Amino acid sequence: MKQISRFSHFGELSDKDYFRIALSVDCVIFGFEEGELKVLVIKCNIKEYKGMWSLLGDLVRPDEDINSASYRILKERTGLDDVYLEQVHTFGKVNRHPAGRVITTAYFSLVNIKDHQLKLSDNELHWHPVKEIGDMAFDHKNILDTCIERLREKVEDHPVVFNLLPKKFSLRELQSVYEAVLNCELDRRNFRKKFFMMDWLVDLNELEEDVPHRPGKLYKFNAAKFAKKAKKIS
Amino acid sequence: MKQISRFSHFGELSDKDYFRIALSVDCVIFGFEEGELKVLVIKCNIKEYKGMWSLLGDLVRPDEDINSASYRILKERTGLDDVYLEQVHTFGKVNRHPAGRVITTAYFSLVNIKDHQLKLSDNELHWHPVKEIGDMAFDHKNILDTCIERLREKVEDHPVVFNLLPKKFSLRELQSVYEAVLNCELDRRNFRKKFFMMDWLVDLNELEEDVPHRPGKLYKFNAAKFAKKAKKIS
DNA sequence: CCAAAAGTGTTTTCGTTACACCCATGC
DNA sequence: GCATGGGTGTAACGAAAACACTTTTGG
Repeated sequence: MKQISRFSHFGELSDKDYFRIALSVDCVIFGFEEGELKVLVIKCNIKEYKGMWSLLGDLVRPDEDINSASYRILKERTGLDDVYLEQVHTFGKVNRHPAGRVITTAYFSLVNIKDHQLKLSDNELHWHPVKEIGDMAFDHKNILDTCIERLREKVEDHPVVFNLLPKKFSLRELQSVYEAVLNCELDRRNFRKKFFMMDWLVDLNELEEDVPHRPGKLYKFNAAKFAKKAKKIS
Repeated sequence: MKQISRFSHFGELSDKDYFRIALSVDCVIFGFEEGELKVLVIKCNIKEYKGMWSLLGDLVRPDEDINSASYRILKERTGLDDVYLEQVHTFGKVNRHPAGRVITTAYFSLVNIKDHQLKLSDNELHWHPVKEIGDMAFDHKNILDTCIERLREKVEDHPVVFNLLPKKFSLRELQSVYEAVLNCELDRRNFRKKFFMMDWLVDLNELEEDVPHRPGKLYKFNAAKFAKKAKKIS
């Protein structure tokens, strides 16, 4: 690493004092299951927060972009590498981590739970309903809340919830994801109207199977149409 | 600093390798002058970007919150400590800084240019029109663009532009700030209607002075009213 | 009296909300 | 045939956009 003496504008600290901070990335990985929004958490094993839930994170390596670090964590934990991921906020309180000065950048991610197998055996990885999560280790509850809020803002005008669903889905499933994310009930007729107007969906001319009632049509998300539309606005 | 060995889940790196990253804060300080949105920049003096404009930033100290670091920078550069400041994004590309691995968290701030005196003499601090800024040092143009975009989203439903104006202002000035920030023209009648409806303003029963035309009424921002309203919604 | 900006209302348009009935399928 | 959710249309409302003339002051 090169000299960095030009940083120390204010004199009191030597350069190496500035390199006493570690940077981590924490991923809030959202999934959708049984009509609920869930988040992937793991039992914390450091003594100060023993047994509490914590987010999935790791230190950023010296030769690694922070964005790459967040993809790495996702890949390591879920096996997925083609996922939606968005940086949300950086948390930098001095004492947020008992092991030292660690600043963390939070990302949220949206995955389809059924797309992958967790390595549930070798650690206590767990999909936890967002509504029922209480205290968490470190400042992770705060991070989670910040990410949920950001997710809610995001889904209002960006087609991201599709990442929580399988490739083919019914309108009922789609609405149910929105209701879980926004924590509210939506009018079925208005919901359908809105989505057809948006032109984000492609009718697959297929029907649901194995449902104990009239099967609904299946759709997929039309990324191409959305890209065209987004362009138009700007 | 305590032991941090519990971080190294993946074995290849020793703990001290993780503390090879420095963290900085960069402030995009916006002001409003002569009908234009301006940003406070300084001539860069590191050799790779000699003479180019850069944002105001500094390394975060080991015992300093990142939010405190951003307030410190503002205070040092503008003398102001009661300002609007908001974290925007963290930029973490490996080679973004030629002097080493430096990850930076960007903040934007809104100040009233006339509220303070820059120390313009002892360095090349400068209010630059946002529209006319070209290349900048490091990835600072990218950071600036990201912050402008965030600012535009923010002003759409939060009363933050008041921070760019003096305590007392006319509706014409207020509209002019919005037009500068959003880079568009607004209809005067609809603009007035909207603001009176919002109930963010207090009529001071005073008039502009020294204007070569009919003087407009002066208003101030009513923070109390806004707080009450924001509460109501939630 | 002329220039320049302040101040003021109404109409139209469009997107959002609210709301109720028939239809297709599984059992 | 009945239970369950699928599928559809319309009216009311409210927010935003478009738009022009009169008033006040300084010079």
